[in-house]
Amino acid sequence: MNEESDLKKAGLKVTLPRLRILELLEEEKGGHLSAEDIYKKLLEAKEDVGLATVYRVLTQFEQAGIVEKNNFEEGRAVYELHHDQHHDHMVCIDTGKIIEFNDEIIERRQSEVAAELGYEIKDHSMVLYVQEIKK
Amino acid sequence: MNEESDLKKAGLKVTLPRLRILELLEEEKGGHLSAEDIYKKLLEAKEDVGLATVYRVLTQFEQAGIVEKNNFEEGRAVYELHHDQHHDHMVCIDTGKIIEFNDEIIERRQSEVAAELGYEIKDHSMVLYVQEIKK
DNA sequence: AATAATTATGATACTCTATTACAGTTTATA
DNA sequence: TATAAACTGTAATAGAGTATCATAATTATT
Repeated sequence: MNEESDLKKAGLKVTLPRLRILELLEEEKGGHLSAEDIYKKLLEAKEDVGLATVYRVLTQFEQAGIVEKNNFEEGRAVYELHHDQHHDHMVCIDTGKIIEFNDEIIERRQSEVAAELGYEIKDHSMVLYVQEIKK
Repeated sequence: MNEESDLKKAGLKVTLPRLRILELLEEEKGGHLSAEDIYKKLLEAKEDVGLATVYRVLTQFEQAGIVEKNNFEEGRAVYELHHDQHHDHMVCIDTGKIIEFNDEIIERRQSEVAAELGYEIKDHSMVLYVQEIKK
């Protein structure tokens, strides 16, 4: 029932595809799934959805603040359930692992730098491509 | 002659398309051009190049460190001549203007954050989407 | 300077992600 | 339960970028 009210709050009709996609994102909490990933998982679960619907719903979810979209230059976007806390990402170039982090010093400094140049930040994207330190 | 030696140093044969693209990037210093932009400009200048060549050459230039590629989530990459100094970008969401900046505090802190988690940074991308402050 | 060997080129076809059009279906509201 | 509005799946389409291939240009070798 909770998912239903999330959808209604967002002004979206409660439909099967939307419920299934939302459920799936909740099961995969912490994961970063592409539209294609989600589509395949739904097909595996014998759900009859179209890929276009997956894209449409994800876009609507993003606009409603239900999910966050990220482009980790792999040529396709990945989606994760929205957290309350803002965070940025580190991507391990060896394993593909995605680590979320948040650093107050960086955040504050970003605003300061923008302000010094006469701008205010509306959004930002920061991705660190990293490698594990071996000892 | 200078462009020729740049190409040779990179292990690339000196060809007309490569020279023209390199010249164009130098003329547009500070600009951020997409492959399509470059292609159109070359056609306007009556140069007989193929779009595939533009893409190929830009990829080679990137690998050789001659240009830098950026994806400012507009769905297509833009290229600029490589600077000696590392920098990040601010994009004005109203005007599309791209401002380059570099901040030591942020850079240092990024490394620290990665190190705290057992990683070292190999690359990073940071784009601030900003709006001009009106007074 | 001529030729051979290598590499690059333009045109085209193709791949891949994502969006759009449209006719049929489902949901919300009375 | 009838109706308007919103939603859906299918398929066509768009746009960025890559692969293929026969031809052409560059560099190395004579």
